[in-house]
This record gives sequence, C-alpha cells and structure tokens, in this order.
Amino acid sequence: MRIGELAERAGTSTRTLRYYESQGLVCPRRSANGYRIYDEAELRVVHEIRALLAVGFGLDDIRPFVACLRAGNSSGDVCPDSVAVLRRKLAEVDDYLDRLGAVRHQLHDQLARAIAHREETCLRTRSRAD
Amino acid sequence: MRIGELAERAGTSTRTLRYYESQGLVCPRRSANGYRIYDEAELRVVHEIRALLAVGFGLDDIRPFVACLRAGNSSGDVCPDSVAVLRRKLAEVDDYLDRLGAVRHQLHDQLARAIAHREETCLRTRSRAD
DNA sequence: GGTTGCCTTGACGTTGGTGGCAAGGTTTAG
DNA sequence: CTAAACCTTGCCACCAACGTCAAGGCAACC
Repeated sequence: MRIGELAERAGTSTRTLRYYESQGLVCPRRSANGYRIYDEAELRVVHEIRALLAVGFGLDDIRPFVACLRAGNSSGDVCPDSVAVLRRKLAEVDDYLDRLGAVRHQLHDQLARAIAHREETCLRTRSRAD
Repeated sequence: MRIGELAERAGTSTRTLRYYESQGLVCPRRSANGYRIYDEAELRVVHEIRALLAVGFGLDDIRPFVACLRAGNSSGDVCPDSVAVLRRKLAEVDDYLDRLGAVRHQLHDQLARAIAHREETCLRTRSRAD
C-alpha cells in the first residue's frame, strides 16, 4: 500500500503520515522508485496514533505505544512504558481538572458579582428616574 | 511612570507591555523624547489583563474588560460586553470540563485494562515456569 | 506524446504570548 | 568624558501538528 491509500484508509493526509515518519513513528520501506510502501500493521499503528492524539496525547507520549504494538502485542497499552505514560497522563488530567474546576468557580463568582452589580446600578438609575 | 517601572510593578516584562500596546490594550502617551509614559490607571489595566490571562482568556477576550475599566468603572467585569464574554467563557469551561471528564474516564479504563492484562500474562508466565 | 494522477523533497505559514537580540538614542551619575 | 542604565523600533525564535505550495520524477492510459 502506498501513502495515498494509507492516508485515506486511516482518515488522515499524506502530509501527516510523512510528518509521523519524520518523528520516527512510522518507518515504511521504499519501492524501487522511492515510493513509501506500508503494510497492514502500519495501518494499525496509525490508528493507534490518531486515537491517542484525539485523547490529548503528544507525539512524544505516543512513541511507547507504537513501540509496544511493533513489538508484537495486540494492544499498544500493555507494555511498561505505555502504562507509565497512561499513569502520568491520568495524573495530568486530574490535575488539570482540579485547576479548571477552580477557574470555573472563579468565573461563576465573577459573573454573579457582575450581574448583581449591574442590577443594583439599574435599580439606582430607575429610582433616580422616578 | 516609564515602561520599566510599570513592568516591574505589574510583575511582567517591558516586551510584554509593548506587545499589549501593539494589540491595542494599553495606549500610553509619549514624552518629548519618545518614551512611553503610563499613569496609575494603566497599572490597574495591566493587572486586569494579567489576571484574565492567568484564568485562560486570550487577549481578544480581554479587550472588553479593558474598555470597561477605561470607561471609568471600578471593575472591568460590569459592562455588558464583559458579562457576555464571562458567560461564553463559563460555557466553554463547562464544555471542556465535560470532555476532560470523558477523557479521564477513558484513560482510567484503558489503564485498568492494561494492568489487568499484564497481571494475567504474568500469571501465565509463572504457571509455565512451575 | 500528452494528460492525468500518483509520488518525492523542501520550505514557509499558522496560533499566542512572549524571549532575546541588534543597533541606536537619552539621561544621569561619577 | 564616559560608563551605566534606561529607552526606542524591528525582526527572528519558540511550541505542535500539521496545511499548503513549489518544482519535479514516475506510471499508466489514450
């Protein structure tokens, strides 16, 4: 399979696939004329990459998962390095959830105060108009 | 007050203040030699900018708050445009919290499955070693 | 042999909020 | 007089994951 077909089957672009290759995530062999040739396993690798990217991982975080798949495992999750990344990412997400909750709280209060202030001003304006 | 003093008092850099000016958020007058001259009100404006940036706003979102302060209000929050931005941002944060919660859930499951798979494999390996 | 459609590499653009440097003018202190 | 400490404008670098364009090679079909 050449790059165009892989891109279509993986739901991405040829540019993206070449980028992943430049980042060492996929390593296709080349045909005599220099075209990239991919096998079915690479399709699964690209799917893994896309899935993890969608969750919010960076390409660096994804590298262990790809290595795990390429080592012959049925899932990219099961190798120690992958598990370590999963743990770290879970902790990061928990941390971010906390901070975002605090921001939500602050925004909520700020909004409530602003609205209260506006209604108060509005009432004063009306009473002056009476 | 000149740019260096304002930067120090606002806890930021001169580079940043010049950037805010290029974005139309602060408009200092100039002394005879071309130096930027800021008054105390600008310090409060910069504090407002920094506070909102810290919450995750972009400079575009902040513009109404600065205009509100500059219109003579004691708080940048109380003008209609500011309230609209606060509402929108609160909705965005709520939305992001939802998605991040879903991601957390998925990560948690993925991690649990990976660990279960590893323990299972480990048991099989041990039983073979017996 | 010309067109079409693949493929190649290379290089620049995007987004936001700065950091850093260059090359120069100003002011103040010693 | 000069050194230090300000200030000015302007431009490049950064991070990430690509998009987009350029200039060209290769393959297949009419």
